Amino acid sequence: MKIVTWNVNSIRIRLEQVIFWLNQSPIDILCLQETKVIDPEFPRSPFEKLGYYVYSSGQKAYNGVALISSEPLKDVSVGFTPILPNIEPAWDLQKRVITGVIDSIRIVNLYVPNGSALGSDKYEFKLNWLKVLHHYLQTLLPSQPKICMCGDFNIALAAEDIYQKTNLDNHIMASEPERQALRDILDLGFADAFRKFTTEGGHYSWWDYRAGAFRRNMGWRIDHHYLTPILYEQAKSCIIDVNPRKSPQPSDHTPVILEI
Amino acid sequence: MKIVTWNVNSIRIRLEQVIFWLNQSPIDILCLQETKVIDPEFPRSPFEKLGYYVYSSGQKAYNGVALISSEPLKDVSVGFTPILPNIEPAWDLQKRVITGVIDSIRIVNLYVPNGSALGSDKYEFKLNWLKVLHHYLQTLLPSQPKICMCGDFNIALAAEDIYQKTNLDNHIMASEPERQALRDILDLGFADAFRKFTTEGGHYSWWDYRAGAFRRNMGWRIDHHYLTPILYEQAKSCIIDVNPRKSPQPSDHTPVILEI
DNA sequence: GGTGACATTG
DNA sequence: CAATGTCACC
Repeated sequence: MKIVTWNVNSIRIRLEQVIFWLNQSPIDILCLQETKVIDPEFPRSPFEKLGYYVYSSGQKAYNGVALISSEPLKDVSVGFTPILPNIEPAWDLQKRVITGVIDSIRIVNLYVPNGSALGSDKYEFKLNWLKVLHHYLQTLLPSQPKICMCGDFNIALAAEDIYQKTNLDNHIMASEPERQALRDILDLGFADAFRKFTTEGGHYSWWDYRAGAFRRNMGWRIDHHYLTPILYEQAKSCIIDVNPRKSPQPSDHTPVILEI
Repeated sequence: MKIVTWNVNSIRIRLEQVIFWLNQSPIDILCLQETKVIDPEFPRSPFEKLGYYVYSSGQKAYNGVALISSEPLKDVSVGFTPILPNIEPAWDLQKRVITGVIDSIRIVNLYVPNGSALGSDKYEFKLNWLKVLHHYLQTLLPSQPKICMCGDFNIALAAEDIYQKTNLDNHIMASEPERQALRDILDLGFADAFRKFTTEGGHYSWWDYRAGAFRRNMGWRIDHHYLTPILYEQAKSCIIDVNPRKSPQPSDHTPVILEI
């Protein structure tokens, strides 16, 4: 089974590229982030014509996640509140979480807040959001041993996940508090699928649109598949497909393909 | 000598098209309207590399006029106030007038206000602006027998300048008050260069972006060259080049070329 | 309705 | 640098 995560930065703008990519790369589940479209306007039919099932949780202009699946998903839910009914409903105003079950594997597709700049309100929101996510997974895990949590985490955990550059400690996506918040989540029992197969640095999933970052390979690995032990054992490969980033009007992220 | 008028609807967006057109159509003066850029940001060098001299009077986002000339122009001025020092300076807040002299011919390049809708404040502004223009030309004429006044007039004077459609009297660009205001100006001693050569209708310089107006040739002739008698006598041709309107990302106007 | 400029976000 | 919404204009 192939599970892909891809922050498309607007599904409407990227639709043709995503369909083209799907035609060349048949997969089982495609986890999209930053769809930037409300559900009634999600372009379902291009996927449905290829035989895929579409589940989306979107909003106007920002955020938005979707699951594109070769088979109908079970137990689909969006946001934190279906699993954490007692939390503040405001946590689900931004559409960043969608989950569903295929072959007894729970896919959790996430678009983790970017956090803007250290010390900003958005940074605080990111850290608190990660605490809610911790709680969410803690609640899921007892009944759900097979979880594939993937998406755009907006966090690079290790130095080798970032192109060489000094003074990254105070950089968003690399600061200690957000890394620790993510490590706390992984400590619930998740492991990084990509690092099962590839230990060296220089493999990235995101390159800033600015400053010719892609051309100079100034990238970050911030799109991840985190697996519970059974799935981690079963993982066969985890590959970053750099090609879509080379397209004329690319997303700033490129797909990451897990095979289990 | 070839004098061209072209409302480009943003010189930055249309730059490539305009340079391409100039390369195929060597001309003496290009009068641009709706440049939509302040003078320091006007893309001078692409024109200067082709040997042209650039004179611009622009503002942020709206309006803006420019003269592109194969020879240096004399006596360049922008706005009404250099000729009419006693008028309210507010008349020059919108950048709609630029003039310069080549071969003892005064080029007056105009972007007449559109007027929005009959009875609106913008309509009143258009009528009053035309009165100021009348005064401006009256002041210029005694010392300047050769005037080529051209640009986007946002007025079609005759039925044959507009595609067939009923009830145009109350339509902006065709209403009697604005037509009369323009006729009053022409009565100072100007004649329509285009109508020296072409009497039949169906020749247009502007097509609305909406409703497939260009495809259906639902156009208007609102971009004009008005000449004083000596120049009118000398006029050799006046041609509308429809081709640029067929480009992928066209201006809604197409260039009109006068040869004298 | 079809453009373009601009402000905001990432 | 590349998205979106909002606005103004035609």
